[in-house]
Amino acid sequence: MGKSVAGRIHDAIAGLTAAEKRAARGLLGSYPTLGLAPVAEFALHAGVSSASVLRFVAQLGYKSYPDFQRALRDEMEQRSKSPLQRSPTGISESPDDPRFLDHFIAQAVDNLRRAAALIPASEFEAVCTRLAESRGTCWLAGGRFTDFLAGYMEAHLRLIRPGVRRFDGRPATQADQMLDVRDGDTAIIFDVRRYDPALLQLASDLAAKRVQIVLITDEWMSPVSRFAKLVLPGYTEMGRTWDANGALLTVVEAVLARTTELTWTTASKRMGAIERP
Amino acid sequence: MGKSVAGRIHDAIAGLTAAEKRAARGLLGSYPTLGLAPVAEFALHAGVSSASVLRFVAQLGYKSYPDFQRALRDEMEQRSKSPLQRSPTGISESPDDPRFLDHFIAQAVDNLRRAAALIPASEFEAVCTRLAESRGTCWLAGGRFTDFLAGYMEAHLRLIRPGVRRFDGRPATQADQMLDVRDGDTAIIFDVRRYDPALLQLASDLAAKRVQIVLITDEWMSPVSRFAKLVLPGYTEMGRTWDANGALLTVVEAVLARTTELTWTTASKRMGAIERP
DNA sequence: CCAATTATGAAACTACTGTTACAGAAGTTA
DNA sequence: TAACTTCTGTAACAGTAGTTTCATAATTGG
Repeated sequence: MGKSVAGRIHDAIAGLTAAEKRAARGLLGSYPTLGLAPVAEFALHAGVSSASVLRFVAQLGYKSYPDFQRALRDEMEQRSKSPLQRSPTGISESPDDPRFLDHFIAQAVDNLRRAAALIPASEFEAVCTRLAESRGTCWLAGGRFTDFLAGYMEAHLRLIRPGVRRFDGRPATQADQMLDVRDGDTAIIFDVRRYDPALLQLASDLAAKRVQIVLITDEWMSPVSRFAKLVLPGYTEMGRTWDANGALLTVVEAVLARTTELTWTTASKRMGAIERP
Repeated sequence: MGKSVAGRIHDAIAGLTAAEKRAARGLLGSYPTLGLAPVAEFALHAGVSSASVLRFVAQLGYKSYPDFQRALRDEMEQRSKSPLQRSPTGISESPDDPRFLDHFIAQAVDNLRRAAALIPASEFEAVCTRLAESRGTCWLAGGRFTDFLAGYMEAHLRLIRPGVRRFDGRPATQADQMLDVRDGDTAIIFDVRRYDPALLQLASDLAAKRVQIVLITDEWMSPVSRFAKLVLPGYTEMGRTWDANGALLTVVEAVLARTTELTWTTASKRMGAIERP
């Protein structure tokens, strides 16, 4: 069904007229940007009239120019998001690379750096302040592969502030838990790609109850961000079969460290009480 | 004058209203494609109204939406034209800004590098090969703050090989589980500072049953290393109140990635079977 | 808790873009 | 060269997208 735009051009180019070919050439020359411009600009750059561009697009089999542009955008989107169907076939580098670990860690370092760049200081600070204030209850929830992050954060948050609870995974018990949710509470939701619809629903319900939602997600932004007041994105892309949550954990740990700093006097007491026995 | 769009967002994000921030996050989430879509689509994806998207764009300093789109296209064009100008995402931040997060992440990066240096490639490779061979059962166990790592690894290992089990924390049930342990099995034990005596005991028992033990620990080396055949150390020192396990998680993820590569044909089948339903 | 202020989305508006019809140019064939 | 066919751009048209306004909702400050 959905052939790539560039593919269609190559299939169709033989049967195109002179002006249409120039349009094709122009598009291939600066692909795909030119196709995302208005028709007039496309035409100008390719040295043909708008009408010819339109005919060219029609030849490719698109119903309309906007239709064609949508195809281009979808293609771009898929390129950058491409779930896990990027098989290790692309790993043609020396198969027994003794530096696999080095390579992997270099990428992890990259992800950390990008996460640092992606997170505005104000946002980070706001999250930590919020947690340090210890207002209301702090709820946590995670998805299939991020639940461990929620658990980790829960265990540590317990040491620095009271009123920390985690949402049980089972929907049945969630309803009960929801009864304890109060206006002004805080919720920390973890959601990364293959975003969990259940979490979206949870976020929606929490938002309805006026809970302030903190979202910790990946670079592609969970849809939960719609309901989130604060968002901390990390980078998980590893260019291989699986994404990596190392950067997310580091972000979590940074939040914990900073929050501890902010509430030091309170937290040290709690830690003393919990650690000793 | 000609600042990058992403750069402008970071500059402006602090002063944006809630809806405008959602628009910003949406765009960052699927950058730059969403910005190339019509306003209505942008708005829908970001969960705000068209008007808010327009206001957001105006906040960034663009005269109109088409103007903003042109900037995005120009940016893309320039990126693809200059092949070497890849990495800088316009991040050249102010150097005098002593952000807590930056500092923290710099240290995390340091830890990763040290871990990479500390782990011999042969050791790493041996662990992955061992796991990929799928001989016997693979057991996992962790301590108080590393149990989540064991859980994370368990969840992912399940996708690539059969026979993965985790030791329940309670000593009572551990005795039962020990009955299932066989000669030639593999055990992965996580143990970091404030080393858990229970884990040491467990390791001793497992060693007596001729289980091959893989230890994942910190730079100070858990005493479990006495019984371990293979050891993967990470760095956890953060110079503050708490240690950070980010480097350990990354090591775990590296192991998972490499093991997946080694068993790709088998693993892909398993993943397909598990993911679908 | 109420008033003032600000933010937000629905809907009306307008401007521009994509579309189409048509006339003339270019190329083909007799 | 003349008649015919095919291609191409201009210009008018139609429709959709961007913009603006305004009433209402949400915050903020008193």
